[in-house]
Amino acid sequence: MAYHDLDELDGKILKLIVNNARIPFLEVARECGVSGAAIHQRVQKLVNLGVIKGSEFILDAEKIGYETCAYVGLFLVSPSSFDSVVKELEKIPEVVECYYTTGQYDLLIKVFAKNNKDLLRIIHSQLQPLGLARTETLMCFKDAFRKKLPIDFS
Amino acid sequence: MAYHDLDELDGKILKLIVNNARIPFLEVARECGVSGAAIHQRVQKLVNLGVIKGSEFILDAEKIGYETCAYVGLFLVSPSSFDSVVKELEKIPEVVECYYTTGQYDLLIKVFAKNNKDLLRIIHSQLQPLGLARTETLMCFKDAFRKKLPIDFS
DNA sequence: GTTGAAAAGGGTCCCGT
DNA sequence: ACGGGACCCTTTTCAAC
Repeated sequence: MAYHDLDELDGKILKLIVNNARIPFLEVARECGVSGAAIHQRVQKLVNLGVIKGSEFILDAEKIGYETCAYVGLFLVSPSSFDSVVKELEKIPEVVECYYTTGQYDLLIKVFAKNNKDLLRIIHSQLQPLGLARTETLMCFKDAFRKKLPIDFS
Repeated sequence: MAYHDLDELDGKILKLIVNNARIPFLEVARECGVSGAAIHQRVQKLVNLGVIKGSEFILDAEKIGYETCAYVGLFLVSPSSFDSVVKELEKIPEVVECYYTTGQYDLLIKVFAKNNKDLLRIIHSQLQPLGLARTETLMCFKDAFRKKLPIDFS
């Protein structure tokens, strides 16, 4: 169930497919020196184990109309409201990630907005009413980089 | 070049493929009531426009050996060192995201580590030597949710 | 756990509209 | 920009090792 059960072939496959979800498995097979059926089964196994949680296309947020991105640290009024706040946050389309964190904030969320004014609207009209004592906004004005974790089961 | 050039069919296609990069385009075609060739051309157009930046498989970080996740806010000693620090950060395998932010931190990074001890090692041995005045660690002890931005060009 | 082969289906390209 | 069709490659399954 854990990564201890994964061998080098699994690692090689994951490395080849993780940044290109539409790579033909036969191409992976050729790279790995095994049959296409083997890759098919291995990938199926990785899905069944939950190692592979799914696949997605990566879209450019700006090009679909979201020019502003921010992390917002949330301070809850009452700690007992954690779960209900999270539930409400999940309903807000612009809130794309949410973490329970240690440190100064109770929750940390990632928010996209059409522009700065739209972000302000989201914070004031959507977030504040959920029962927050305070919020702290970290605007991301540049995505310096983004990459994948290393994969190595050797 | 922007989302203003995208129509409802583009939106429908993106909605169908964004959470499943391996969906057959012919299935998308049937859902949209157009030919496979049309989907093929549209997707190609979206890639050329940069709306689609790529595709990926989503892996479970825990299941490939990374049990700890944290955001770390960085305070630089000197503002002039931004770019060189970012360059060095990018070389650290465990640092998967990096943002220039407004607010209290100069930079905000997302870090995965094998465990808490490993995270401490990364912060002390890898991050601190880069010329940081201070760091502030927000451990993520639960990933409450993670979803996609809404797509709507109607 | 892996293989090769067969059947079914999808991806890609070209031409016509 | 889209549709139809042809061709080739890929996916998926299964018996056999």
